[in-house]
Amino acid sequence: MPRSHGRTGRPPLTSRAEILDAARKIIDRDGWQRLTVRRLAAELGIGPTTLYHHVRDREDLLIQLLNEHAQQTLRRDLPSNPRDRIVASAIAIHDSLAAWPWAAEVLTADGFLRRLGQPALEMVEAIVGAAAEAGCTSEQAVHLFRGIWYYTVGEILVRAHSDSRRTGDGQDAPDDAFFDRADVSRLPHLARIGNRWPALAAQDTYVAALGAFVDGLLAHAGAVPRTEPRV
Amino acid sequence: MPRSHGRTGRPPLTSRAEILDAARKIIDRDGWQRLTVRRLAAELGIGPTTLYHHVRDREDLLIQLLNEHAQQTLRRDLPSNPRDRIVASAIAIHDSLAAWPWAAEVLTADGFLRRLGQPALEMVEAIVGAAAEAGCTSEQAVHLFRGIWYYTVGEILVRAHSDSRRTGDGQDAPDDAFFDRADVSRLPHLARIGNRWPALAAQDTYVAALGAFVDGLLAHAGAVPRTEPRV
DNA sequence: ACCTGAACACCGTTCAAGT
DNA sequence: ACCTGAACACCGTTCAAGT
Repeated sequence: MPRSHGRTGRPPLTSRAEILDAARKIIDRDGWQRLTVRRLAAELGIGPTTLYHHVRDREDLLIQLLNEHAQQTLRRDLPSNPRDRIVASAIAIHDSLAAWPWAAEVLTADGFLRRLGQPALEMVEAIVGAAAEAGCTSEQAVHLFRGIWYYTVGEILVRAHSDSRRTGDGQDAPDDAFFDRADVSRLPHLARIGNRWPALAAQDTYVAALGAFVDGLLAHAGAVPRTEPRV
Repeated sequence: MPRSHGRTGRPPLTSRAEILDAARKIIDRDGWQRLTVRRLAAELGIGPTTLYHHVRDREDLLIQLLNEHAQQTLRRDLPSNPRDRIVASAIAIHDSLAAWPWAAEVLTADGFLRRLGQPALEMVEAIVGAAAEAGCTSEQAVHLFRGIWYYTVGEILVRAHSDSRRTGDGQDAPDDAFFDRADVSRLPHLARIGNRWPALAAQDTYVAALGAFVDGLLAHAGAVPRTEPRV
C-alpha cells in the first residue's frame, strides 16, 4: 500500500475508520446479530456494494473489528512467574473475547492467528515465551498455546450461546425433570445430580480449570513444578 | 405423544426417518453447507413449509441428526481405571464429532445437553461417574466435565474451519513471512518459531493435551494420583 | 479511483387456506 | 391431522456501468 494516495482518481468518501465506527454503533444500538453488510451500508448511507471496496468480505470486516477491540482491552501487566504469566495471558484473552460475544462467528476462522493485530499477538508471545521459560521446547510451547486456545474458544462459544438464549426466554425449562426423558437407571450419577445440573453448569469455572490445565500441560512437558493450585 | 396415531386425520406422507435420510443424502452428495430447510424440502419433493410439521426449526433438525449419528458411532468399551475412563470417553465424544464437521453450527446451542439422546448422555455419565470414583465431589465432577467439553468443542470448531479452507485453497499463504507483518522485535519467541508455526499447529495434539488437562483437573480436585502421563 | 443500482442466488419462518 | 403456495423479511456477493 502506498503511503500517500497520489493525485489521481476520485477521493474516497468512506474511510476505514468511518466503517468501523458505524459497525460499532449498530452493535451497540441493535445488537451484534444485526450487523450485516447491507445494514452497515445503510447506516453509512451508501450502497451495499460500495462496502466491498473497503473490506474484502464480511469475515474481513469482523476481524478488523476484533483487532480494534483487542487493541483497546488487551493490555495488562503480566506476572513474572512463568506459570502465572501463562494463566494471566489466557485470562486476558478470555475476558477480552467474553466482552465480545459476537466474536463467535470469527474466532474459529482459518488463519485467524495470521490475521491478528499486534496486541493479540503479544498475548500469544507471552504464553509461548512463558512456556519456554518454564522449560518447554518450542514445539511443546506451541501445543500448550493451542490447548489453551481451544479451551478458551470453546468456553466463549458455549457461554455466548447460553447467554443469548437465557436473556431471550427468561426461563429455559421446568428445572425439575432435567434428565427425565432419558433412561435414568443407566445414568445413576446424572440422576443424582438431577436438576442441580443447570446451576452447576452456570457457574464460572474458567479460571479454576485453566489453572488445572496449565499445570497439567507443564507437568506433561516435564517442565518446572507448579506453584500452589488455586481452588 | 400418543403411542398410536388414533383414527382421525390425514395419514402422514412424510416421516421423521425419511426426513433424516434425505438430510444425510444431501450432506453426503452436496456437502453439509448445502443442508438448508428449503433444499431438504426440495429433496423430499415437498414444500418447505411442510417440514415445519415434523421439525421445530433448523436447529431441531440438526440436533436430531446429531443424535442419530451419536447412536451409530459412540459406543465403545471403556477402561476400568477412572482417569483413563474419563480420557477414553472424551476421545469417543471427540472422534464422533470430528467425523461430523457440520456439528459446528449446533454444538454450542443452549440446552444442548438436555436435548442429547441416550448414547451421548451415557458418555457424560461415564465422565461424571469416573470423576466421582476418582474422588471428586459431584460439583467437581460437573466442572471437570464442562472443562473437557469446552476444550473438545473448541478443538472441533477450530479444526473444522481450518480443514474446510485448506481443501478449498490448496495453499494458505507463502509459508515464509508468517509473522512478518507484525513488529517482530517485540515477539522474539514467535519470530524464532516463524514459519514452523503452521506445521506445528496442524499437528493433532488433542489426546496428549486432554491427558494433561484431566490429570490437572483431578490433581486440583485433590483426587487420586494420576497414572503415568502419556507423551 | 471510487461509487452505484440492479441482479443473482439464495435464506428461515409464518400465515391463512385447502384436503 | 396433515400439507400447501404465497408472502415476509431478509441475506452476501458480483457485475457492468457511471463519475
